[in-house]
Amino acid sequence: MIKLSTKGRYGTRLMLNLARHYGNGADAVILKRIAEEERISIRYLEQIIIPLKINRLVKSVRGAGGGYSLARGPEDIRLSEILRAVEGNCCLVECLEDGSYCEFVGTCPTFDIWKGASDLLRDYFESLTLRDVMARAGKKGRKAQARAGR
Amino acid sequence: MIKLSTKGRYGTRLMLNLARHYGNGADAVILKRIAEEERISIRYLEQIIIPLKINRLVKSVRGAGGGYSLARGPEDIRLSEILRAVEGNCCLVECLEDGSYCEFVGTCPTFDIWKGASDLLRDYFESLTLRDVMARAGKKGRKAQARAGR
DNA sequence: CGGAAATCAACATTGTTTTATAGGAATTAT
DNA sequence: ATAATTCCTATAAAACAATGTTGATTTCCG
Repeated sequence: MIKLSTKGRYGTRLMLNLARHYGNGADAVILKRIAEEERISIRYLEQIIIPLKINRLVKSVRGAGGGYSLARGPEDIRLSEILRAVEGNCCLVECLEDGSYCEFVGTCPTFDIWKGASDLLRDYFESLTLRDVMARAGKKGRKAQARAGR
Repeated sequence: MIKLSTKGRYGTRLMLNLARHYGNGADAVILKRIAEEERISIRYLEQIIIPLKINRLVKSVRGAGGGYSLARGPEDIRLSEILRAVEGNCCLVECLEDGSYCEFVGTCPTFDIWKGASDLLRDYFESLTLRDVMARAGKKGRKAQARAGR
């Protein structure tokens, strides 16, 4: 119905992967490893991580022994920040942020509708931090194990 | 952040246009007129209206004096139906409906997140009928007139 | 009745954006 | 020096958006 781009999805998984390794002393993770764990092309991840770096959500260390790590704690990074970084400033539809995009802005009967949907999504992703997502995944993992153990 | 395709947007405007002409006796509207009013290429509208017809949201009458009209009253057509028709059965992400799409389904920590967002949108668009949207637009139009009148 | 006009219908083509891959340059630890 | 890694640029492939061309069906009007 409405598509979340691969950049948004992969970017989120990338950050979540970094979050899992956060705080382990030497916590820089090399992209190659993330690519293998998440089964995503490393070349594509390289492109996706650029805006994450620019927006100061990750830090990088170059050269041998280098890698990437979260710039802040997982409890302090919201999904909305990640999505905004990798997908640019765009909303559900262009006209929401670029008034010149369409001549009908101001009278368009659908404008408010898309805005409502866009706000819903923004609030939702604003309300979730990487830690929240990890906590959910933890519960899910345990449930899956319990099921498998029967 | 997340993109609503042009098919979804144009399809909705198309249906809304038909809704405005609904019930005027001979209420078949020709596509050329909608294309002009909405400033959308008629060729493109022709492609978009096909799935709307297949899903019985609009009726068509061929030949001279023909055109398109809503298959039901505006109060009985929900935005979710329109979007589903023109965009196919897709959700926010593929894996929500196609389990074979990704090997991590079942353990993926982001799955629940996308599903949550997808459900939010579905409920939102499910709750709005064409009549609702027209009613909103009516209020907005009057407000704009009031502002212009001062 | 018959043809012209209006309109929907179907298929092909082009352009743009997204997604993904490729090669190599710059940097750093050992 | 060498190997491991990030960083930068180019390009190929796929999906999406839009346009163009022709054909089929129905109505209108003489």
